[in-house]
Amino acid sequence: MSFDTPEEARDVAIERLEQFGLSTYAARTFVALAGLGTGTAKDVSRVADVPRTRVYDAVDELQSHGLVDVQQSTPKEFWAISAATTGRKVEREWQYRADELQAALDELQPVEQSEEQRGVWTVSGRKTVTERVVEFCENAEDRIVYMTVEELLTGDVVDALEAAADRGVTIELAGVSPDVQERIQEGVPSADLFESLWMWSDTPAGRLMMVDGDTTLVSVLVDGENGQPTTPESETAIWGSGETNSLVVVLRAIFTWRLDDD
Amino acid sequence: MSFDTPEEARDVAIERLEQFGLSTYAARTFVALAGLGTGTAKDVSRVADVPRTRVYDAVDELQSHGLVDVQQSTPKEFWAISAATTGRKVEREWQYRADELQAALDELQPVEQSEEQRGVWTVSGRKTVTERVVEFCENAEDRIVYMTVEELLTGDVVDALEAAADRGVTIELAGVSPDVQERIQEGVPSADLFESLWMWSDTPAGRLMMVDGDTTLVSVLVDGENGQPTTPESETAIWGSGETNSLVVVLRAIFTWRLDDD
DNA sequence: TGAATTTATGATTAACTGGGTTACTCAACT
DNA sequence: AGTTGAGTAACCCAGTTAATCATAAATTCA
Repeated sequence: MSFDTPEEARDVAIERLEQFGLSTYAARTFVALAGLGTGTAKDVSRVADVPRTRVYDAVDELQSHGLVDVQQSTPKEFWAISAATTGRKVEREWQYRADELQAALDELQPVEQSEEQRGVWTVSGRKTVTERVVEFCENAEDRIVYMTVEELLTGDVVDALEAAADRGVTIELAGVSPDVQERIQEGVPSADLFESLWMWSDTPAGRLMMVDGDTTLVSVLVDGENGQPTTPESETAIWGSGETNSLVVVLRAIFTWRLDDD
Repeated sequence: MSFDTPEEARDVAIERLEQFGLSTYAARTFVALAGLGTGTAKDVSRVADVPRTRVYDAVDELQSHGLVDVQQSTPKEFWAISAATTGRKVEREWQYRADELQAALDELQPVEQSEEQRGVWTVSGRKTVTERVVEFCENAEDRIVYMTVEELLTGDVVDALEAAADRGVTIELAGVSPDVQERIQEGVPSADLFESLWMWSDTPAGRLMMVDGDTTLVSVLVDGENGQPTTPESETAIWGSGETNSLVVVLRAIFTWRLDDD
């Protein structure tokens, strides 16, 4: 990780500190002190673009987080803890918060984790869709059928498929291009490859997956309605789960020739 | 980690999600959905205390973070990703932010990391003081002299001392009570123990440390001016660094009998 | 088919946090 | 004493966001 200019590093640091929960004055003050090592209110005010009279508030805030020590003299001088210490501190705090969030949500999670029978859910954004695909792979118990275009076959997906294969899940894959097939063969040797079922290449196709015959996901690469070029964010998917789920029923019908084939 | 009541878990989850960057409506909506699994705007509004008409905005926000999927029907139905997935997602995001912050601060860190010669810095709060102590231990190269009262001898400190000892740093320790000495002996076998130098027990003493003869820290347990009971947060310390630092000079004079003693 | 109810979206208002400024006190130095 | 600079505190203003209201779409039921 690196930054083009010192200004960029400065801005990123300020933004992250604000996300940590600091006021913008406090964030700017800390970054200024991090650069200076130590400094007075006047020094900070000059380089941090913080009104001098508010530097004291900002330092109070930083002090309460243990990020700055002060020298009781006139003028007061302020000292920022090192970058390494700050990083460790923030990382630990965030780790703690994440753990606590996880625990709290676990507590609240409804008992009945029954598969939804009805409903077709929509997801948009390539990253989000990939997350769903990976999640379904993780929950697969028997068989995954997966078709994809090349540009959507990222490492995440291959890894998830591989992990499923290792658990004994049957993987059946189809890709549009020989390239894709090759890459899959590499990542998931045990996968059973088959050719695409129908004209797939000239559609704005994305992926198509069926898990254990009761969960399915279909995605397309949409360009909006105005025909702008495909952006990484333009994938939209729908998915459904449950033996009698309508999307599942339809997709299973389409796949039947293949699923009953062995 | 666990929670006394479901309400507490709910509140904690909401708070953490807000810290993650969500609006309070979005946070409340997500927590409601996490409990429900799926639900309509009306459902959410009932259990989440969010105006029904605002649920849609909240869901938009959540959707953009990939935390919920929606069912395009009337009424719309919303589905929250699982607690486990949420936890992983948030954790990964925060980890990333922490790394980036660290990198940015490293970039900004001043070249001259010269030891400060003048200045006596103050730190307050037991946790913060402990951090300073640990930091000094980590930077120690030759010798650490450390005195402490029992209640401040936490695992962090013992670990840091042990790590320093393993690096070949000479450790000289003094505690007020036999108990403390015993525990130190356990944790840091190579430490050289000696008795307290002067009347220490009847003062509001905290800790006293000298590192490599050029960095020193003294703390006391203050009860405020009103005589309220000692809280965990009531420790105040001062520290200084540099051969000619005034605090160092004074403390070194006091310690001389011991430091020159071998 | 049409009235009534429910749902969704947009516009509007209110409250509050927080950034920015100003005024004032205290201390030191001229 | 007057001046300058440091530190403290109070105030004001604006942007954000929570909350309300109004309107349009749609579904239900008569």
